[in-house]
Amino acid sequence: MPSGPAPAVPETAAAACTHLDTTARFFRALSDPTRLRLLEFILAGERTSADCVAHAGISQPRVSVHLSCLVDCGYVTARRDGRKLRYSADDPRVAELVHLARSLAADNAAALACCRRIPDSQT
Amino acid sequence: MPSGPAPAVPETAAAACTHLDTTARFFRALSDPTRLRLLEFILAGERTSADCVAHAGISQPRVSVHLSCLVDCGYVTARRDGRKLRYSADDPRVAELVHLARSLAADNAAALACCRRIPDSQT
DNA sequence: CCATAGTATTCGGATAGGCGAATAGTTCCA
DNA sequence: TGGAACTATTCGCCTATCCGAATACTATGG
Repeated sequence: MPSGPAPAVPETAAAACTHLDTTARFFRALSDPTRLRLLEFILAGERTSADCVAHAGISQPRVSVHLSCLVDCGYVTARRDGRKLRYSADDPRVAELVHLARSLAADNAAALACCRRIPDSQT
Repeated sequence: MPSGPAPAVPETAAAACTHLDTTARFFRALSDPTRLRLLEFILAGERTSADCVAHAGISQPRVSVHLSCLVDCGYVTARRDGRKLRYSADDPRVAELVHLARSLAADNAAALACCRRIPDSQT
């Protein structure tokens, strides 16, 4: 959809940028404790929204948003069953990703005061 | 280092919370395109800060903060060489994590408009 | 068809964290 | 030891995005 024929110096940088933005956004989905909690919950077995609401400890609307996010990012899939939606995480790569991250995070839990350089500005 | 003897109802919930918070914070480090860019750059080979500054396209102070974050989170290690610091990412799990995420993100790049529900409030 | 269970969206407020600019602090070579 | 090369911190501003509450939408069962 850009204008004109293939430019000589096309999306090289743009493509890299897009790839980075996409992957960063992908990681961002797991950078929130609530979403991570939901994903791990769903990884352990198919869950309904009600299950997730009970597990997450926040309101249904909030859970809905988080689940939508996980679906959009491809972490989980939604399946309608009667009037309920059931969520599952079938792609083995997702489980592996989470497992890997937990392993690495555990090894560095101590040092994971990461980015703690910032938060004394408000106080 | 906590005070007093082990409490009877200790970190059970806190531990779960901590695990999620830790892992989420771990993911958070990669949820920024600049840091992800730097990490992939370093994954490709040992780099100096100057290399990173040139590659990232932002100021040295900003790069310094991002690199510190990556170090704190355990993604990369810093080694002093003369007056320079050299950064490398040696843990194979890090490469695997990034590879996995890129693979998954690529598969869902289309749907990864994820969380796009939010940003029209300000505009 | 209608009522209801279930799901999604909007709104207002609060906070985390990114950026540039300026500056402070370190480490080595001459 | 002094100065240059490197690296890290502080400050002010701004956007993204989290939350709770209220509300709107939708699909299903009767």
